[in-house]
Amino acid sequence: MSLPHAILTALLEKPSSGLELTRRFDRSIGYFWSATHQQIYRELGKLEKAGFIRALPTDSPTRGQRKEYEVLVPGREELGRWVGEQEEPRALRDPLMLRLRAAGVVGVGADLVEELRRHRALHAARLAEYREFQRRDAARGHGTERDRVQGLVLRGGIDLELFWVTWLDGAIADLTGPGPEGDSVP
Amino acid sequence: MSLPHAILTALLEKPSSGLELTRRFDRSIGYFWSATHQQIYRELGKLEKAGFIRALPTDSPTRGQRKEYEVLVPGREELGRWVGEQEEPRALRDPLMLRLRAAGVVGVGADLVEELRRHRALHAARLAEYREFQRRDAARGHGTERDRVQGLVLRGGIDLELFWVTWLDGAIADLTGPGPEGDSVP
DNA sequence: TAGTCCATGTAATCAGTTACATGATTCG
DNA sequence: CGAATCATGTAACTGATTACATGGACTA
Repeated sequence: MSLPHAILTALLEKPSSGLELTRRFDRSIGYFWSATHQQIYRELGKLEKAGFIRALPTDSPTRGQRKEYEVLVPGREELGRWVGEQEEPRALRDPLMLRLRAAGVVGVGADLVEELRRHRALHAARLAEYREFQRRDAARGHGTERDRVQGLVLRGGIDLELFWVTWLDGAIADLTGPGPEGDSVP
Repeated sequence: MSLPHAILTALLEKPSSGLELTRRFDRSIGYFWSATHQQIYRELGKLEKAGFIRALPTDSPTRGQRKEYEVLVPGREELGRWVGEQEEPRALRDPLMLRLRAAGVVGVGADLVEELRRHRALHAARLAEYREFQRRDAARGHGTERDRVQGLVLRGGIDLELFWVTWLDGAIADLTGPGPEGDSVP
């Protein structure tokens, strides 16, 4: 049950409408908790009914009209409670590793190596993006706890992408270089 | 749609019953693709109906009686096809990072730091376990492609756990050491 | 006025989790 | 025989994804 708390966090950082939230879930927050607009609107409805957030009063009708939400006191309390909770680390689910392992029994093809290269490029791009965020953030101060914590999370993102790029480089080298395999890279 | 292919891979590596599969999904395979026994039995049923696997013939009744499955030719073909597929990297969903970011707005408490320490210990334990696998595998040869690929995946697991341990150490140091915070670590 | 974009939503489906049910075997 | 364990399954629910619907505002 993390999505509602992700939304509460986002709204505390800055009150927003559903679409703005969706965009923010494509950027910063989405880098470690993704969500689609359908999920977000549904969850906003639930959070409002629960009394955790409210739509800022407006005169216009509801549909097709921008609705800005802010967090109410019970919402902030709920988030504080949740932050103190324990939770087991997620069991990993990574299709690429699975694919590799499957290739171990049915044979590694050139298209799999191509797929590894593609992922390598995607992770490298994201890594560059994160480093750009970091560079930009370094300019502004990081005196508050909030800044320090966001810096920490960003570092986590960077190190994680670094892991992927490094590991994928190793995997590609291993599958194309030595051994009896001479396939791919024509 | 990775679970069926995870099962096909597992069954190709070694024909098994549902419960054996469940155990294997708690060990090696489960380290990058987890599944519960309910999922596995359900999926075995579907795979059998699709003609990808079959239960080894037996005389005894069905319920409460061990049923061993093996992969049929169409199943192996399907897996080969799937290995060649493209798929976007999964959008990350990590509650711990989210919790940290939430703590950035509602305040970092001692219990959160405790939770980081707990996760650090869990990841360190898994890291040690993986390294033990690696040590054991090194003894046996790794001549075949299958061995090489499994070694690759294991290295991925190790590097990933290493990332967590390192990052968590940094985070704990950052939150307890400098700055205006003096909480926790009594 | 037709098209495009902004914005909010509904419906159907699928994957994964939790809780529970049932039968067979073994061992004291 | 009763309890524990091995083994296979059902049912209900929750969370996430995909596809589609609706309406307002601007603009060529």
